[in-house]
Amino acid sequence: MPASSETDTFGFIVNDLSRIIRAEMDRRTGEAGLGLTTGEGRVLFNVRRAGPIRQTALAERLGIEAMTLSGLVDRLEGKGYVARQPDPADRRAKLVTLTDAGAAVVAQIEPIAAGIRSDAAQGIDPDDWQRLLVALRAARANLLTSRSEAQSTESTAA
Amino acid sequence: MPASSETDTFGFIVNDLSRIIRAEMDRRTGEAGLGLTTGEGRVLFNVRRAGPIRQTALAERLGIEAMTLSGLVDRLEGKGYVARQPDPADRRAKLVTLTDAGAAVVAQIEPIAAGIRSDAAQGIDPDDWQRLLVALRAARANLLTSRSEAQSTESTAA
DNA sequence: GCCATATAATAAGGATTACTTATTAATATG
DNA sequence: CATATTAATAAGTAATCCTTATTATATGGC
Repeated sequence: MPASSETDTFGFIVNDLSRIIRAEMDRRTGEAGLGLTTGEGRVLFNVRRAGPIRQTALAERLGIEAMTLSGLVDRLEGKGYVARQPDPADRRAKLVTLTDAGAAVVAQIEPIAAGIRSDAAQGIDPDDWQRLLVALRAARANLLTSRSEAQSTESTAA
Repeated sequence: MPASSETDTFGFIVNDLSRIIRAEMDRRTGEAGLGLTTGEGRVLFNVRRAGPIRQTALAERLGIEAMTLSGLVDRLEGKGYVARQPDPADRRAKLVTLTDAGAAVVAQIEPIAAGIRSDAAQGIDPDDWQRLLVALRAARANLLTSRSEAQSTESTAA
């Protein structure tokens, strides 16, 4: 991939990185015998972190629609990595929980993700890397803000 | 999106940003009456930059498979933004060129992309932003290297 | 010259991510 | 108690990207 002006700006680079990281994750987890997509991995990590959690809340955490999550949970449930349990507080809701098998898989994925991360950071000053993460989080927060502003003015205008 | 340890590392953030930027691009280009997907946009920018170019070379530039590009070019050709011309040097090959309409669309997209970029960079020190870009390009180069190394050892081992 | 091999593009088909709209069931509110 | 809201999902769509196989053309070795 060439480093030229307008075709190598922030958006392009981020898009490239996202595709490359996804492909690397697929490749390395595949080699390790773990058939897991990036989306499924994201769900597992977040379920582990956020404990038994309602699908709505989990979708919000992931920044995806409830319906999109529904399909991901279907697949993960089929693989035996998560379970849907009734929410005692609300009979409509289901709590997504990590199974033992799911926890084991997350533990296996963790070092793979860390490996990709350290490959990516190779040769970059650790302080620079920390600043990079801070700036990226700030950029994400900025874009989320401008998106929600656009949504609110839209609903005000319409 | 919460800022917690293992669920907010480099890969997760990059993935988030990629999704958010794509959604913002879709939204803003849609508002401007330009029905263009991110993939199509990438192709247009690269065709403008790399002039009449063979599909194989263009796919390589974009880091996607020739077949994937074929579909994108189909759609762009349908919209009248690019044309396939025979390569005088090789009758199998086709040169993808930007039409006048395509050039006009790229010119319209450019400020939209710049707007997203400036929204993202809001409140971040310009020097930090420059360092961010340098570090991101380095990370991308690192990952591309580790990928090609993995491919070569794979073929050696097998 | 001629055959084997390699290359350029594409046809065909599949997986994943993610969306929207509408439905069902259950809960909350006025 | 009727209405509105919420949780999950069914159904259908679209984009991106992949793999494998096919067709046409080039090219290098004999």
